[in-house]
Amino acid sequence: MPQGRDSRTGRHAGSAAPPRNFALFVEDAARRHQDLSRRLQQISRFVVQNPDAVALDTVKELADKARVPPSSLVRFAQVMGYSGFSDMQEIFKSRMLAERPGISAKLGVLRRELGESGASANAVSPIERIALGDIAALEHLLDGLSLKEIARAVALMAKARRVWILGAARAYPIAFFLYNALIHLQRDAHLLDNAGGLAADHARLMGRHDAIMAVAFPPYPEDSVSIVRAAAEKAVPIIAMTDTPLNPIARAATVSFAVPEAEFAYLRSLAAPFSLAQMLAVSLAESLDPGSVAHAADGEAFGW
Amino acid sequence: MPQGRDSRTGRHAGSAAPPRNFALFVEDAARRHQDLSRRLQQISRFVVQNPDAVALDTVKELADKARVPPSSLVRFAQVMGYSGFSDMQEIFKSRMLAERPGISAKLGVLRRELGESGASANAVSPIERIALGDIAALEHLLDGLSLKEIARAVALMAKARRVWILGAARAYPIAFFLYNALIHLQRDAHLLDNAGGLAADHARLMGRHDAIMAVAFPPYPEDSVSIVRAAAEKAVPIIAMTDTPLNPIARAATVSFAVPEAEFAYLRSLAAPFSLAQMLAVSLAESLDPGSVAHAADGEAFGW
DNA sequence: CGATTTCTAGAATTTTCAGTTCATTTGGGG
DNA sequence: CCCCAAATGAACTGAAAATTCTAGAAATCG
Repeated sequence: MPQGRDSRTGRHAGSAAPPRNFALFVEDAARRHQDLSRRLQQISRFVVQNPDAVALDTVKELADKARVPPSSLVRFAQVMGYSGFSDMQEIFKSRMLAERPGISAKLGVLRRELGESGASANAVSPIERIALGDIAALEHLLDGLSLKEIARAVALMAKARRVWILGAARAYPIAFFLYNALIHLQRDAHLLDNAGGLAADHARLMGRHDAIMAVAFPPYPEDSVSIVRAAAEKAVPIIAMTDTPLNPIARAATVSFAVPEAEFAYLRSLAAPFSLAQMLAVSLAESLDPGSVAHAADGEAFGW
Repeated sequence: MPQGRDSRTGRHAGSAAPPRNFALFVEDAARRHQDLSRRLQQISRFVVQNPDAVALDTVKELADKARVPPSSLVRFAQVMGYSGFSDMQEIFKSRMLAERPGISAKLGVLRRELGESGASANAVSPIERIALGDIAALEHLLDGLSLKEIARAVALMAKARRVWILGAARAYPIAFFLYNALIHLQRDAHLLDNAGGLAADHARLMGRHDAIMAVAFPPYPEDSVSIVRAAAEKAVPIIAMTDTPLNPIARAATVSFAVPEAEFAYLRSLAAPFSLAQMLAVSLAESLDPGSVAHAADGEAFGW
């Protein structure tokens, strides 16, 4: 039945009956993704990731959001086997009606249960509780956020000749992320990852025109603490990201961020620290090259 | 303009600013219900009771459902103070995106406002938007979460003789985190970090009694893709964590997770992927040693 | 019960939109 | 490096939608 790219029609389209519900659509899109042209792949991704917008917007509005010409959206729908955009849009509308009670119900329930006590705990799996805890942590982060502190940290990093990044164990993923971001921003960044056991030696190169970004969570690794101490003695500006303002690293810092932990997690989560790291990276990008952030609209800001 | 028939009539025509969100609309409609004509009361009731339909349908479709002529719907919108049906429809569209509990509501509204005019942009800083985006992504993750998929992934990792972890560039922090977690759980884990350019060589050691956990985000690194392909050929079970189900890695996987991106972030965030990684780690811990998670109450579950 | 006002439905008009066309660009193969 | 085929997006077109207009129906009041 799938006469594929067949012959007489000249159409390479999805000939057979197009998917009639969202789940099937995604499946179909996945299956055919690599056969699509560059542009159509971009559209495919956008459409799968923004189903709500597809349901509600007109072709033109959607095209603007996706940064593609309207005609390409129509072409995409046709290639997927629909008679046109409106035809495809139907399944997105159905989805909105059908899949709606999702988030609200679940989240509401979770919130209430956690607010009360562990009594009804079995209604919520430990797994779901992780996401919930992370959400709480992020809301907390948002609450206590000081744009001024971020601006100070960014200024230090922008001004510094070199930026050293320190973060071991649990903090290492954050450190690596920041390092990566700085490198993409063409900053002279150095990751003190202790490869070959040389972190302390490398750290000796720090000077007062540099800056060091220190990320640490309990138990604060001894190495990290001593490197921060050394930096303090040399008057190197220190930006700290830790869990509380009370630890040796935060107290030595020029600017310090205390990232709230996920309150109900029995296991500390890195989601909130990551969000903060992201903020620093974006702010720095904007500071170094105003407008760059606003223009990099489709997630490829740093090319990764 | 002909504002109604006359100012002195004391007519109610909606002249003043019409309600700009659904709750206010309902309030306004209730307050003025008695003053409306028979037909308009009918429409008012219908509209309040079928807000989803109002958001998605055209005037004509809606008119058919409500058993009224299209022009009456337009008249209703105008009497309520809107410039026309489309204008009124806007608040119903916003509602579909916004009227959900939690912070994502804020984001939904925000998104629409920004889509219309860049004017109100200064209300929320780009920085705060990152946190909001991450929260939305986590809610989305929670919503689409399949405990069954997680269980399958965990089973594969628990059963595997060795677990290989693959993740480059943007995905590296996640890979490292998982590696760290597995090591702490005493699993025989190997991080394919391409140190010394040996990842591909190391990957040759994979066998069908192992499992590979592949993390990748666009642009999917060529190395990662080819290692996953190799794994697929050798029938090594593959667990994939990517952004959509549309990429080569997800398609080759035995179990695949699509982590929603922060929808309108101009820079993709790792908060949600991290949360998922955390879930996998915790589930695996629980699976290997039932009870361990529940007891490790204060965040030191893995001693880090 | 007739005169006057208000409301309604559908026809007429204007506006917006989806879909098509075609000149131009892009990228791949020789 | 050039050429050709495929893909793309700007401009266009026809269609459908939204809105306005108007004749007449219904309600209201003297």
